[in-house]
Amino acid sequence: MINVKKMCLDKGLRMTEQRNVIADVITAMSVDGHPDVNEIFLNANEKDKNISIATVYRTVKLFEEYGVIEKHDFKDGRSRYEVTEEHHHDHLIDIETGEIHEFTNEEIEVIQKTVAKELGFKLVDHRLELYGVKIKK
Amino acid sequence: MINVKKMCLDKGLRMTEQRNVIADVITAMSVDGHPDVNEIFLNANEKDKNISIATVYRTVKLFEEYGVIEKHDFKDGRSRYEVTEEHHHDHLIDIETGEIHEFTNEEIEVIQKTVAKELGFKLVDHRLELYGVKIKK
DNA sequence: TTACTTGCAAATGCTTTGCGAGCCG
DNA sequence: CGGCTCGCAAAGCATTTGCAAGTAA
Repeated sequence: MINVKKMCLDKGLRMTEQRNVIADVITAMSVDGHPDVNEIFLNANEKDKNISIATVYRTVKLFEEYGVIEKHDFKDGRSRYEVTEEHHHDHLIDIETGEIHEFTNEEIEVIQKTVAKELGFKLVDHRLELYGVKIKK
Repeated sequence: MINVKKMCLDKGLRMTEQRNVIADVITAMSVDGHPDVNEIFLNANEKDKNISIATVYRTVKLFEEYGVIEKHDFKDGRSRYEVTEEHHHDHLIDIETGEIHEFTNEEIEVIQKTVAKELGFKLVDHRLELYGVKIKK
């Protein structure tokens, strides 16, 4: 099971009280979501009034640099985070509710590499987001 | 040939002196690039000292709403624009130079629709960006 | 004429940072 | 102890907006 605190320790990160709280909050919120900084701050600050939003910003940046979490900039203007998983996946965003669904498609991954190569590039990163509306029936 | 000013007239947009200048600047810059607001402003202001950056912001937003240009938020933090073309395409960004290349891949388009459908969604928009480094040989 | 536009400067919203105080190892 | 962290408030950046004056149709 995913545990941000444990991942941080494994990476040798110095864990302060604030970082522990923030790690736990991200772990909990990631079960079913892609929280933004403010959402993380609200939850963390509730557990520990001593946590400022500046620290949340500094901490998610740190966690990201250490590969513990990943940052996504969807079209809603703020950055959202999720715990790094073993397997890569992309996202489909419900434009009416903001709900984020994950999916993987090996076929697309392969084509992307091919496309890049044909243009004379080595693929180092990519961004694939689908935006849709729920089909009612 | 692409001409933003003409596209605006076709859409029935009221064309002021500023909008004409900005339209021309975008037309010229789009030949080989994806300019951001500041770049557009610099060029427009050179032609007409009376153009403020606020007007450029308001104008690109207007042009975008009318479907004349398209906005892209690549990973460099500011919005970039390009003239709307008949056929959709995606982008590959050289992470070392910032150069932007365009490509189309019908196969990926089809798979995206399929993926969305499988998740119970109708695809209304998508974002596909490849980030790579030039292959040296 | 008259609603739409503009320049300017102030205001946003998200994110970063300088600084002195505090904490982890 | 000594460097890494923190909270706070101020600063940054790209972008938006209120307002009074100007302009296209």
